[in-house]
Amino acid sequence: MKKIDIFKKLRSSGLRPTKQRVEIAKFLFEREKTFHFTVESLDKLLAKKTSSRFALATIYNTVQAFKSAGHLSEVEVRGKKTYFDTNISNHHHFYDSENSELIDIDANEVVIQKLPKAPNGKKIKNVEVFINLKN
Amino acid sequence: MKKIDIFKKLRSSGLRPTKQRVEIAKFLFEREKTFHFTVESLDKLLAKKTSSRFALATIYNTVQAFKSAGHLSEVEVRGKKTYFDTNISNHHHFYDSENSELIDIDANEVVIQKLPKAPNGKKIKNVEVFINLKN
DNA sequence: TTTTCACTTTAGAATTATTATAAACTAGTA
DNA sequence: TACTAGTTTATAATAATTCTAAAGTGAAAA
Repeated sequence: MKKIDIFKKLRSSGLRPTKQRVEIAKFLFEREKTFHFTVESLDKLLAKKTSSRFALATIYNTVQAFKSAGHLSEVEVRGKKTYFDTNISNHHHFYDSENSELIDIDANEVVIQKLPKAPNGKKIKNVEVFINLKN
Repeated sequence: MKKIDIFKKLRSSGLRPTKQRVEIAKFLFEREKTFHFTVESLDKLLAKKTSSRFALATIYNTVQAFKSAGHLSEVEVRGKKTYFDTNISNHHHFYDSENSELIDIDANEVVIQKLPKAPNGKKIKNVEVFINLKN
């Protein structure tokens, strides 16, 4: 994804393309494969990769802004930290608790034959399949 | 579940049946339906129901002990708090984010037709289906 | 029984992840 | 160029959970 696209992406989601947002967006979205991270891991990676330094609060703000704009999704993982995913399509996850690693599963790799109906007055928003791994 | 059974349950899991463990166990397990809670909600409920008072740390300890002994399971819920479930059988969940409510889904209410195979060297421990609800 | 001691409980301090605050800064426009 | 609303920053505040160390207790042994 080129610089101009990052700008468009931010603009079109109502996010002013500040220096920090652009740098973080480039780091997150200019890559081939999708990417899982926590704020903490992102902070460390950014520290290595880029020359500029970011306040932790900025990383929190920026990640939340990207999430609200639909550029990131949040993944359901047991534990204290919040995991994010640059893969925003409907998909599922393996979780390897050995090394706290998330692995994407394409939506069409999982076929559900039977599902209960939602409780009265409620509708199903989405279905997440989470496969815990062991060795 | 009678008092004697609670004692057995604790003993057989290597948990010394102390006053606190027995009271909490009675509250959690001597009921018809299974039950979801967080440490915070459990603390409030215990405050209402029982005369004795428990240190928060004791509730954390006790719940963790029950979990390690397999008497409670932990539920995958996005957010800060940890949810527990007295239903330890293999099952799934609806989650209603409106009121942070978890609803159990019996294992046989969900049939999965196709599942990816685990990454190299790994095995599938279990599959959790999480259905997010909306109004 | 009484003694003993490892396991528990407790209150409060410490830690961890995250959010709030308020002052300094900056992008975009007038 | 100057203004303004939105942003970044460092730091404080909060929330959930874990740690600590002292006091208490279950149950095995004497």
